[in-house]
Amino acid sequence: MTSADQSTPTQPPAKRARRADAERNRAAIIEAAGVVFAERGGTVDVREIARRSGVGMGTLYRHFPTKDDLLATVLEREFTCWLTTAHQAAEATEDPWEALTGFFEQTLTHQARNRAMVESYAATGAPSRACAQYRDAFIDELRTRCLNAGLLRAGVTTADLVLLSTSLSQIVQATDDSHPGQWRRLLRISLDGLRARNTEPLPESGPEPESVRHVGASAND
Amino acid sequence: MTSADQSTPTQPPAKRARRADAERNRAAIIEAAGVVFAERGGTVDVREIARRSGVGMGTLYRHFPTKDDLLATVLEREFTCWLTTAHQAAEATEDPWEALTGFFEQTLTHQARNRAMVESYAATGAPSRACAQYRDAFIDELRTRCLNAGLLRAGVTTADLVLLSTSLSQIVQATDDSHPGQWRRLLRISLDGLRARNTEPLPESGPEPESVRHVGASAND
Amino acid sequence: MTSADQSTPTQPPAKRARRADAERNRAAIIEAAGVVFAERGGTVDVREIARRSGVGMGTLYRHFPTKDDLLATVLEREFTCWLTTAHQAAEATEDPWEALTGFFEQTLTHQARNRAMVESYAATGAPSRACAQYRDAFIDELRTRCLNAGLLRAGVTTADLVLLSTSLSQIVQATDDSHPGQWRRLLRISLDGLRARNTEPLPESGPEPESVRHVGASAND
Amino acid sequence: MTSADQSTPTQPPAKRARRADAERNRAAIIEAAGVVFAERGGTVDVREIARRSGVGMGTLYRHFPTKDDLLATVLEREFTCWLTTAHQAAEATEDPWEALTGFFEQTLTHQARNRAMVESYAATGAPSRACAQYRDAFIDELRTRCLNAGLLRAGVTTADLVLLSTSLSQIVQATDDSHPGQWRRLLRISLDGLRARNTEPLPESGPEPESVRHVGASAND
DNA sequence: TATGAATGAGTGTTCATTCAT
DNA sequence: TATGAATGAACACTCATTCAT
Repeated sequence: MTSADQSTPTQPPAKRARRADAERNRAAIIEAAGVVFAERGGTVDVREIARRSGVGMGTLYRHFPTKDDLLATVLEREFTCWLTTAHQAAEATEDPWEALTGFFEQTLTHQARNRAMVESYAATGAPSRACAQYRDAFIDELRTRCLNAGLLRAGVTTADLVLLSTSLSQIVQATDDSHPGQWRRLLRISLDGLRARNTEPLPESGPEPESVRHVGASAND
Repeated sequence: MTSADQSTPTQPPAKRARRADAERNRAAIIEAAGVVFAERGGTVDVREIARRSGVGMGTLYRHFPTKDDLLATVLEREFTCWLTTAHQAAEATEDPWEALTGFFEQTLTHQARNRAMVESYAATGAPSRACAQYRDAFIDELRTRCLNAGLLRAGVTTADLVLLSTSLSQIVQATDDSHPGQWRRLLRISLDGLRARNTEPLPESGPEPESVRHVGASAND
Repeated sequence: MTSADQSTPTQPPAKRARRADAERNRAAIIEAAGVVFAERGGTVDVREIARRSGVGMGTLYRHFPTKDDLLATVLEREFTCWLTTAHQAAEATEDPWEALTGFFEQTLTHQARNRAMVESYAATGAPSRACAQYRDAFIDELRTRCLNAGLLRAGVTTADLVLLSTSLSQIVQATDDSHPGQWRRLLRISLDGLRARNTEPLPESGPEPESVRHVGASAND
Repeated sequence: MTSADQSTPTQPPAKRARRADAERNRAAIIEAAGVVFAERGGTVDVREIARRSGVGMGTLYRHFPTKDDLLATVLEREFTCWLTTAHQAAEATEDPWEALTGFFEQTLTHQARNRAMVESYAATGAPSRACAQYRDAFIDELRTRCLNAGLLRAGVTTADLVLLSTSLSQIVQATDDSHPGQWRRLLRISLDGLRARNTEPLPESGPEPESVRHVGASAND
């Protein structure tokens, strides 16, 4: 039941055409789904996606055996794309603290409008375990840079920063229509709480239980 | 199938007969709905609630003309009950800052497991406008106390604090199963950012647009 | 299952009071049901009737084991009452033709506003077999008077007149709101078709089938 | 459970595949709905129609977004089909009066068994405004022909004739099972009342009120 | 006996997924 | 392979009737 790849090596010319077509379809679906999921969240009717993709239901389900598979694929893509951009931006920034705050700014400005994405933060922390790892690694970089520069509060973990970003994303999602820009105040407050001048130790988080969902960084420091 | 009688079997066989039984049913429904909504969110099948209440569909709909009415009732109740407790706790606390942090602690410890409640935070900020006002008033009290005591950062609004509490609730909801207690670190960070020692001015939030949902306190310097 | 009459001869004073109360209730129910059925037809919620009667569902169902029983009772009453009035009016009228037309006028003016009544015409021709017989007898009287006076078309049966009255009732029901008074034109047309000057014989109606509902006069003359 | 294939198995395996099958399903639904609505009226369970069509609920709702849409479609179809036939029959008839009576005959013979159709007469006069207009135009033709030939009573309006036909339909519906053919007598009586030899003027109908439902022709002397 | 709360099968409708073409 | 029609288990809600009090 996974994306059918049993390679029947007949009709090589048609084959290639098919492939290209299929690829184009796949792209169209992902594109449309991205828009629709972002606008209306993960509960939209699959038909809406099929319609906007210009493909039939069968084609959609050929590429993605399940609505959830499609959603996951779309989110992973967008997540990755966004992270890559963020990564580049961070590397181009001299000042570690500026890199950190820039990351938050960019995240909240661009990602937080995506309803499905924010839903996935609330549900599992990230679209997938791989996404979570990629993000955690990146955020850990930012964290380390700040820490080494003596700018970041002692004891702040990657998990803390991840959580902060998802939390602020949800705020943006909930308030940006009615109170645009208000989230910037909370971002500022949180970042100020992260500054090295805060010397009180942070509380230990409890031990991690058995069954863990891919919620991201567990504990590093 | 009759109304779960595992409670106080001490009361006399009732003088105002039906009223008592009906009230018991109503209570059973609210109780069951509370549990079910908390566990599975606002989208659960009404039948599930009926089943868990030990009543038929008709009874449920006699007491609550709509699923949404039931949900609203349940949430308002829980919200109010929680706020009352929080209010009392705050009044019993000398130190203003401790009162503020205590409020956050209690909120996140007790409310945040409730899926439907957190959904309502994400959707409209509170179960109802009345709830929002009650909460805003209370939080404003906490804020003023801290401000007067010179403990709270200048420029922090009630809306900021409301937003912080709802957003941290969502975080608790999302992470407390897998990383119990981790939210306490985020709370600490945010609270430290709220301390008076942070003297940088907070950014102005943009102008409020036309149609505002009842998302809570708007702005009160 | 019929209106409980098993005479337990205990407590004679209370008994009488009960009786009176019960009778009052029964009357209230019939009264309210009459109004409600007339206004909204036979499909109204029984609760509406109970509410307007000021009695509980149990009481209602004690007096009338079924919604249909209540409907039948109400309709029979109204039907009988109406027929009695019509009877008296007819007896007070010298001219046979005037008596006949007066009957139609009165019927259409007063009965045809009753939704449930007209529904019952459409369904079974009359609220009950007894009603049908009463009406048929009365109409037959009118018919005979006209016939004897040489005013009525030869061959017109009681059944014809009955059918005409139910048909015109339905017209009133359907049009009196939007085109008040239009039914009078059709009444006039039909009555003119009933005049003795129409000498063409009427078609024979086919043989009556096995299972006959109480639709009224079968064939006379 | 697949679409009842007891019909023409002669057509080639279809070139425009799905369309044909879907059309067959649509037809099956309309067919089944026609039967069921005619037998049991507009209140039948949609599931019954689905069952009798041999399709699932989803298919039914794919073709008709609402039960009412289905009902409307079915009734409009039957109404139109009947009117077309009636139209042709009328055009093929020399004698204007015969055309008029033939129309009534045909109407009452074919349409009046249809419970849903007659319900729609009682409710709004016709399945739709368009249907009503078509019918009114046609009846007006018949009326004019008769009038010009000096056969129709002066002052008879199209609305009068429309009303007569719908009301007689209801009569047929109510009595044809128990007293088949009796309606023909009533029809004859009414038609005789419509003859030109009736010279008494018809009563004016009152002024038309504000909100009129599509009950058919309004007034055309 | 009167009350009105409780019952639960039934209603119109939706939507993720399958499958014939 | 692409299509979109078909599926049917859910869903929220109603209402004639019963039954505990």
